[in-house]
Amino acid sequence: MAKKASEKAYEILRDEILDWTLAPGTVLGEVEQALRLGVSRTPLREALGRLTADGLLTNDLGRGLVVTALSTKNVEELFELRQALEQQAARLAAKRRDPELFLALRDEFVEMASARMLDESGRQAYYDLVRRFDEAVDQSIRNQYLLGALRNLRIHLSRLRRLAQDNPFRLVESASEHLVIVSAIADGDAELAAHATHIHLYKSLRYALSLAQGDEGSQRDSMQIVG
Amino acid sequence: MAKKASEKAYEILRDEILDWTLAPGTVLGEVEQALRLGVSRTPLREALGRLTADGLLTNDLGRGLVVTALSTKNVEELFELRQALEQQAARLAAKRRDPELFLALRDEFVEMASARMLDESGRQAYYDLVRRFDEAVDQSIRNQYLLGALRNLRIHLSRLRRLAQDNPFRLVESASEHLVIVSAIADGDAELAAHATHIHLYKSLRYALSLAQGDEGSQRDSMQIVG
DNA sequence: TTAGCTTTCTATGTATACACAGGGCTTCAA
DNA sequence: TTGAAGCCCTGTGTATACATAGAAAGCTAA
Repeated sequence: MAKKASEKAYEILRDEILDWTLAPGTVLGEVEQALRLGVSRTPLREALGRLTADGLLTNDLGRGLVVTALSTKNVEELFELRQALEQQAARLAAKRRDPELFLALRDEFVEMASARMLDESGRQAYYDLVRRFDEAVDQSIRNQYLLGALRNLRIHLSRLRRLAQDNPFRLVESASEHLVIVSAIADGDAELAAHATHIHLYKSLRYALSLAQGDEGSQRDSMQIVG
Repeated sequence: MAKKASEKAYEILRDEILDWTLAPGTVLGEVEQALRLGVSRTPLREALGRLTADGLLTNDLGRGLVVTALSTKNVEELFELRQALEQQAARLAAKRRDPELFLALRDEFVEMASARMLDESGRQAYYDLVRRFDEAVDQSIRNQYLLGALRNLRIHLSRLRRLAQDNPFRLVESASEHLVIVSAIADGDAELAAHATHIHLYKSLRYALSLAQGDEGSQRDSMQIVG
């Protein structure tokens, strides 16, 4: 048995919001969703409460709980927070890292920086590597508050995946940017790690916004690509 | 009418945790607290859920919901996050501020930097000024995500007030540090504002830790001063 | 006396019933 | 036909009853 109905409801709703099954602006009624997910209102309310705390729902007084939008402006704001958090994370990771761990990751990024991302399996390998790099940073910073802020940030960032489109050129570029970061952390160079992170995020944002720009014609009131 | 019982329960419990009425390590049972606060378990559970999301409670599996500790290590971690968030906030505020607003605040900090903090009313006036300065920054950054992270951070910081002890010398010093920050924001100098914030937080942390140090004898398992 | 099993108790998790408020729709009258 | 008033309906907020799991204590047997 999946222990808790509230947990199940939370995960389903969160995933549906993150993959745009529940589009921004969708109103979530309690009875309606409780019925749909097969749980009673009590655990569902807990799930809705957590999603609201996460910032995925907002309490538009009068309309009920609404899935939050992700406009271009939201993305820019998100990256302003991301710059602050990830630069600090890079600094702390550089100070407190296990050198072996990051040297191993560096070697993997060296491999990746070649043109291996032209096929699906290469891209999957890259995404997996980035995920393991993020986990290594998370472990290294040894700061529960920063870690919590990063986790919450990533919830919102994962809504952007819809936009990513797996452009191989961008991924190769991204790999070489990561290589600078991971090397700096391995070397214990906190300021280099922070600045390399700055660059990487700057370029990521430029890329994301260029996609959103090209997609303006098919927008409704958000960056959603299709509909 | 105080509309919602859950809101009332949340505010009472939050305030009790922040002013150390509920000490770190205290276990909060649902029935027990529902009885004490005169609400039923349903709204109380919502309050406990929010407090857990805030990081004021933790789910120590097996013991139930426990008020989180605030050790010296926690304070250092908190300030590492604070550095990241407030430096970014200072940068953005400098870019987007209403100059008039911050010039007016600067004049008030000039007044304060003299030795007016020797009596209680002077200190209250200073705390009020800092609060208005924080609000001005919050308004100026125009970033909901950063603002949310700052608000959550401040919940934890306010637990440190217990330590503050209103040292007039530190307050005068703090006022002159704020003066640099507010001037930089008024001038639109983002990097100066960030660096001045860095200095201010560095000194604040040093001061807080020196107090905690001096208090080590009366510690239990946290920085609580009395008991 | 001690170890292991069973029982019970207390806690959380869940379901559901009731309360109440706000909005929309219908109806009646001018 | 239109405006206003009242009623109903839908949704959230709250209370409470029931289910269940984990821990602690007691009982029995060796």
